[in-house]
Amino acid sequence: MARTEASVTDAQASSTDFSRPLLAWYDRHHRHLPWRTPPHETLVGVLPDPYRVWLSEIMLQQTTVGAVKSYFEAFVEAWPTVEALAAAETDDVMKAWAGLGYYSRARNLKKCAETVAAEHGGRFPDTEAGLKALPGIGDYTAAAVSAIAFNQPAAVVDGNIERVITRLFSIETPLPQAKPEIRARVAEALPHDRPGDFAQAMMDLGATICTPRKPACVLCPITEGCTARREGTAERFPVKAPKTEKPVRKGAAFVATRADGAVLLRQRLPQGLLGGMTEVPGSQWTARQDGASDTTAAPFPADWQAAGAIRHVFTHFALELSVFRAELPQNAPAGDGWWSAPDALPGEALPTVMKKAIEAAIPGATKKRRKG
DNA sequence: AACACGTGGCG
DNA sequence: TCGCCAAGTGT
Repeated sequence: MARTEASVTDAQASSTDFSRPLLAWYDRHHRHLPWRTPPHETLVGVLPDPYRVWLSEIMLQQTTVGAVKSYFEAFVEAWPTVEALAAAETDDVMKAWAGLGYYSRARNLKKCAETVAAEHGGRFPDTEAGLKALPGIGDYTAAAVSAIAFNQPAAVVDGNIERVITRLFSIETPLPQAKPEIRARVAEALPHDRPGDFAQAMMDLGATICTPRKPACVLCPITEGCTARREGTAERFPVKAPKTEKPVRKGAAFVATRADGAVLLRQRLPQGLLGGMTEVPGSQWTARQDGASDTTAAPFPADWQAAGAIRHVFTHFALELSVFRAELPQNAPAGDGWWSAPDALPGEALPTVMKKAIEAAIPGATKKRRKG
């Protein structure tokens, strides 16, 4: 049950309990999201579908709400339940995930669905420990699903909440060392009657008010007791260790086409960068300066014509790819790969870097066309 | 404990 | 144009 009047009043006077004004703000200003149950429903005990909460949390890892929405809708349309996802073809899941990035998330998503369906009777565990034992679910997601889908008193800490807390308490310790202290601050502020709404309120605050740059402190519901607001130093937090410079790697990509417009594709190895995704044949990606006119890595001899270059930035390196194109006979063999017809190409499990390479050689080839 | 792991938007 | 950054996890 909720706290007594007296304890709420006492808590609000303390800089360490900001949960009541935060929740009051959330009740009025929460974002409307496809996977979310609004506070007027959670307040009467209506909780969101754990499958949808879990799916959204996996998609939202290091990914913006705007990027996730259309993927989320497509996934729940194709696979409305965890059992449906468990029964899906992994290749179809990778195709549906293509473009979202961090592809190990999709592989683990599928494994997790299979485990929940086979070993948990299709129901997600409601505890942090039970959830964290599943593939692709770490500290954050275990706490978030437990709190949001099951209203368990879990201390949820994501990037938004790290920012809010380090500002509230002017925590000078750099991330990730500050993580334990942040977790402790969240745990002591956690309102046990509304843990799910509290987590989502903190994230909404971080996403819309307590933003990385130009925080809107004048609109913030918890400025009372915020030390960074008092000092005018909010934008300094969180303190982070300096990041290392990104190396540049170079390589070549080969877009082979047939007379009917089909493009030669192949599958990458299941592990590592872009693991299990689809690609056009290419060279290794190395730091070497050559490659601009180097077709020695071509999958077979052909009249390879330079078709431009593309640049793509990954998390820990930048890539410059020289793109070559050649027309092959209609009966040319596909080797380890396959010929993808023009109407199939947009639906392939092509990561963005590969779509860029193909677009450089054949403009428009990977774009989904509306049927007319 | 570091490092690998994608992508698109924003100032 | 370019660096920063977004609801992190696995190894």
